[in-house]
Amino acid sequence: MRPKRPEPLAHEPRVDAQLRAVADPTRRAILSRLVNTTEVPAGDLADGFRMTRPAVSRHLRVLLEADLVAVRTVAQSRLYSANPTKIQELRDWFDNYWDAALPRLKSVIEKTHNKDES
Amino acid sequence: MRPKRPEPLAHEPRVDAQLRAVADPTRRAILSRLVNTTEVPAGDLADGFRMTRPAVSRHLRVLLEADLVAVRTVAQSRLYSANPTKIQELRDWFDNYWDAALPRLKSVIEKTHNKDES
DNA sequence: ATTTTACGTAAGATACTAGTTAAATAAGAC
DNA sequence: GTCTTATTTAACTAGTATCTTACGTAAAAT
Repeated sequence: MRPKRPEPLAHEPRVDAQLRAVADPTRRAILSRLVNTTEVPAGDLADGFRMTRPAVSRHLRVLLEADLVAVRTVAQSRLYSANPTKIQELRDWFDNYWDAALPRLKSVIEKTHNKDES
Repeated sequence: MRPKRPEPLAHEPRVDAQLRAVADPTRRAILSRLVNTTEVPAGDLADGFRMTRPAVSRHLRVLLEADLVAVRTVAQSRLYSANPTKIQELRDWFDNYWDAALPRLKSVIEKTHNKDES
């Protein structure tokens, strides 16, 4: 039996993009705001940050491409909003991701909690 | 009232690092394996991938710095394992992150589900 | 002592990221 | 039609990420 050649990685580009998007503090701030309000024009969002509009615009594009937000054009304005369905999908994915390990994780956590704190 | 100057971003460098770590498919594969087994030597992990050992070693360092895994040196071997406590913390963070918005998200999701699919 | 085994670190190529300023687009207001 | 407003795209720079190959280190085996 030859040394088994590794299989290619299971790739989940959507999840990659979403997690990368959420890993950035600026984008998390944008998301937080969108998720707590309704539609917000790009300019209003940009005013909330210490960077130029084009920079914020790029972050918005990343969020869009990750499908975490949506846009709607009204006159000259671009109104951004959270994409609840996809956000929920991501939450579910994230939760499920670790589930295979949950029993083990849990037992180890209980053990450490009974002793002291990590 | 002057145009309110934006506040600096609330930064959570730990979470940033952890999410960035998990955003990479190679690192997710490593994590999956660690979380499902117990300790695994670096070499065994590397054999599972189509990249060189140093490359895997770097991924392991990223996971280490994110505190998602731990190492233990035994003879020449470096035995990696998942860090259940920190993983659980991340899960909790991720779940909480969206919670402020949950009611809104939920209602919108229900609405869209009653109609059709996104 | 030398060699082998199991790793990591260093150096370097290349590609992506995140920001900037300046130019382009596109709709409303005059 | 020209000007203004709202925003993205383009071109560029600086920094970071992810690979590779080559070298270094440290313990075990001989």
